[in-house]
Amino acid sequence: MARLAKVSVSTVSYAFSGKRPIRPQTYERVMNAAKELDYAPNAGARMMRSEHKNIVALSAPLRLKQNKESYADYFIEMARQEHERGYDSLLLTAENGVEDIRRVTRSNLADGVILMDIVDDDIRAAQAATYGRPCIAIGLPRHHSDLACVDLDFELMGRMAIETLHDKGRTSPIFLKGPRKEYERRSSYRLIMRNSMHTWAKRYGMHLTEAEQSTIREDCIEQTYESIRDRRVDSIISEVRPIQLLGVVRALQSRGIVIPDDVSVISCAAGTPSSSLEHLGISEMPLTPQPLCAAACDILTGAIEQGQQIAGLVSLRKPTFYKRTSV
Amino acid sequence: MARLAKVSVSTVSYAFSGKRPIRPQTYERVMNAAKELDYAPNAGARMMRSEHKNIVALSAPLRLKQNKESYADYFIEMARQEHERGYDSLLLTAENGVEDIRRVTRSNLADGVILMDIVDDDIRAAQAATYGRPCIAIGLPRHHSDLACVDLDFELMGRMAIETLHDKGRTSPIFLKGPRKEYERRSSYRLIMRNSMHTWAKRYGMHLTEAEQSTIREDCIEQTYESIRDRRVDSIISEVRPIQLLGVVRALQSRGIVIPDDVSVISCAAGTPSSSLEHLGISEMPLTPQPLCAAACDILTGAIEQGQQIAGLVSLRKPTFYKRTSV
DNA sequence: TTGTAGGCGTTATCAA
DNA sequence: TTGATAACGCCTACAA
Repeated sequence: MARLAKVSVSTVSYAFSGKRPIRPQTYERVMNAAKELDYAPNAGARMMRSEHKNIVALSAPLRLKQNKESYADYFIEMARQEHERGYDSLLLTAENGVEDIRRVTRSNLADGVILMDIVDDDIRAAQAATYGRPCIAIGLPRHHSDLACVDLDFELMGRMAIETLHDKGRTSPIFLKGPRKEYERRSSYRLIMRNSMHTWAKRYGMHLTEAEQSTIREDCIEQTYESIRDRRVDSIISEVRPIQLLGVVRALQSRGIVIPDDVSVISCAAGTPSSSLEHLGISEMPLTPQPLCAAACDILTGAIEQGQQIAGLVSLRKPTFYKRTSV
Repeated sequence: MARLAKVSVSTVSYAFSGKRPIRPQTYERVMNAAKELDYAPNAGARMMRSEHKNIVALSAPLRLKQNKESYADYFIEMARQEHERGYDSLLLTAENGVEDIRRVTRSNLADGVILMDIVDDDIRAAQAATYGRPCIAIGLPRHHSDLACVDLDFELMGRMAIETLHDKGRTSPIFLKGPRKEYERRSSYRLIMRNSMHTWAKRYGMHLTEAEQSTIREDCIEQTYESIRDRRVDSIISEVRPIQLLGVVRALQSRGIVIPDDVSVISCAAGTPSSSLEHLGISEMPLTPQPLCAAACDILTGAIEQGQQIAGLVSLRKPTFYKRTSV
């Protein structure tokens, strides 16, 4: 390579890194030779020399098959964002995330770590201090003193949902819960939001009931209908997928229930704002990956590139409330 | 490190790589010292020396937001399989996949390339010869002379669906098409299966019609019902998501349509065999990631580790047909 | 503006 | 069974 361009190796190096001025014609010669030989600097050698590997580890353990769809959005978005900032993403899907993360950080393969699909007692978060690299979680695990956390403020989301209904004079909301398995594995954000709703409902003297996801199926939808008809329920807060909520709403409407006269509806579900929900005028606080991932990337790259200390940092973002006719 | 264990650097190296026999007590000393210093071999230096990086590039360009869920399954499964074989996966999501792939292969970061979400005229496949590394696609693009391809045999799947209906004396199937956008971007496998169905329907003298996905919505489901009632349609081949197909089936049943007496139903959709479909007795040929990904990994690791030539190889797998009461 | 040389951590070769 | 040493390709301080 250096021979072909008739320059020294250092000239080649500087031509690529731009860390010292090069005469235009020399630069030209180098780049032509590079093109000719299909040359690219060797990643391994480069990594050995420089502190920056431009690789981050994306830890998304496969806890639960059913959950894949929702957090796939997150790590695709995460990879996109990291790429924009010049980083490649190493996908770690092992069940036991900790060992894998240690392997890639301690061997100096990855500059930083991103944890996704956080559970309440997340072991990957608890072990963050042992990675020797900055670490950030999308979510808020119980132990978070050794890493940064970015998440929607689900505490606030629960409160906003309850307060909005309270302001409209509603007293008896029902909470359409997401998959039971999500609660069994103690999905962090779901627990936080559910607790918050109960706390605030109590404070406002409201009667909050819950419906398991299975009861949303057609055969059981009757019960929900009757609760509303008999005025035992006057509002719905849903965390099931929009398409399922749509099924419920349509079923209720076909039985003569009117929104928001008979029942208010608020959706708090994964995914970008749903056009179907908007079409029906259903209010929603969507869980959109984009702003969260962008914030997480910014924080992590700051830690990697400027050496900022981020352990213990918690950044909770205010949910966006699309208020529509359903409340 | 070598000092602490009182051995030479080469002994440390061999202790970790296992490439030459080490006396147990020496090995012990090395590992204790490693634990003490929290030492792990430097990945960069390792990559520089050895031909194997144990990293593969996973190219999944974000062509279409709506499509994310279905192929997220694939690259999660892919990462899992590669991990089992000792490889990490580098997630490449850039819109223009080619440049990214070249970057990681030419810089000796990745040992091989896996292409996902293949379209008919896939440019990443067409450029595979320029990567300088073995490359494999999950799917069958038009140009595939420079890479290996693994896929379900969608040609055969279309044929099997048609022939099964023909064997049962059906003459007028309707094809419930997936998202229109998937066809607009020329998703490879959808085109193949659709063509195949038309070819074989023609051969058997059957009358195959098509329904756009939008017509599955409730407001248009009436038309489908009427077609069946009037005997203009006697069978359904669906490639929409199981949950949507369920909606259709229920709507038809509530209008008095009986399966399979009035209409046969076959589902050919992404995801593992659906328990809801099984429950209703609906036959299906599911598009499951696991066997495809395993086959692809085997071929790719064979190419990487044994230097097998895989360019031009095409491996089509026979679809699994779960025949139930719906046909 | 460009070249020379030393060192990064690992592995392969050769010697003990 | 283990040790010493020379590469690998890159970066950079220093020399020209």
